[in-house]
Amino acid sequence: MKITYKGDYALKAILDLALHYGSMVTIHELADRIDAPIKFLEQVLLDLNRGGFAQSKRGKVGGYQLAKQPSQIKLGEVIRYIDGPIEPIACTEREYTQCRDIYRCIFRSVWQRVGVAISEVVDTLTFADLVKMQKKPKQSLHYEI
Amino acid sequence: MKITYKGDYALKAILDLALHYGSMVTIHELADRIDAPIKFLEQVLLDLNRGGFAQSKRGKVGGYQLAKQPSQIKLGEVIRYIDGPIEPIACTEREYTQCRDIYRCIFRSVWQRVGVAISEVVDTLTFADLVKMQKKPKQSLHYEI
DNA sequence: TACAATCTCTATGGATATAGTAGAGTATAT
DNA sequence: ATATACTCTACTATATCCATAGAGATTGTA
Repeated sequence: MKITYKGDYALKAILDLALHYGSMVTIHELADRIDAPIKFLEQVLLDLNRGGFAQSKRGKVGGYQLAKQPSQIKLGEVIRYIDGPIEPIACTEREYTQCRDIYRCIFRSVWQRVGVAISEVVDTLTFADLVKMQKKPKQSLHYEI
Repeated sequence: MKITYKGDYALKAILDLALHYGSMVTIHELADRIDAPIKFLEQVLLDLNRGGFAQSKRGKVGGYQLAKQPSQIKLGEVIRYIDGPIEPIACTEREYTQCRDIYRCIFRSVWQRVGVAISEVVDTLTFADLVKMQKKPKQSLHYEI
């Protein structure tokens, strides 16, 4: 998994739309709040429309809004849609099942475990959770190893 | 995190050296068993030397061997050394702490959670574990979601 | 000593992805 | 009408990845 800037902007855009759920947000406001180049952000939003995450309206009072409730959008969905599979690939590319080398199965099981571990984070968090976290910063995600 | 081919080859090379712990392995044998271009693999092995994972010997009976015991090498160490940080970066690059946008803290905590989740897989597995798995394929990593 | 096998090191190149820019077009409220 | 907003396609610069090439250094052995 690698989160590109495109993915990063996409996630922040959706969080912003979630925080303003119910009203229209223009791309100017969005670009300003998430600090993204506006022309690049246009493409991201276009993708989010096509992915069924956002809805747009043109014209004078146009803008973007979420196409679903924040609680219905998982982080993982957006990440996968924008930046591709969550697993640390490199091997699936070459049709891993056809690999000549003899250690393929071992590492496949490792990457699968990693994939599950990542999924347990990004597929259990919705944007409704992030909204809560944003509003109550004390309830942020804490961790002790 | 993204595992490149370089990282993939590195991991498989070390596993091979672990399976042949105690004897020298030439780069030809290695390239053959892990199905990697030999000249590319040379660079990888060079890096593994510099990283303290492998030791080389030149000349007629030369080759490579592990610089530590298989149980002393975690997957995570190798991954980080070859392919960089485990977290799904994209944000650390721009000095995330200095980010202008207002959602930085939220996503930072998410990426940290992801990093911890990945770490719990790759930093608890050593190459001794992989050797065991290779020899007893039934004890492979199983998972039900 | 000569030489063959091995690792070492630096440079270079092609392909692809990433991040961003540009500009013309379409829809809509006033 | 027109200003404002979204839509769509094309383009470019840069970096990274995945090698490939070739000359050099070390070591065992005939």
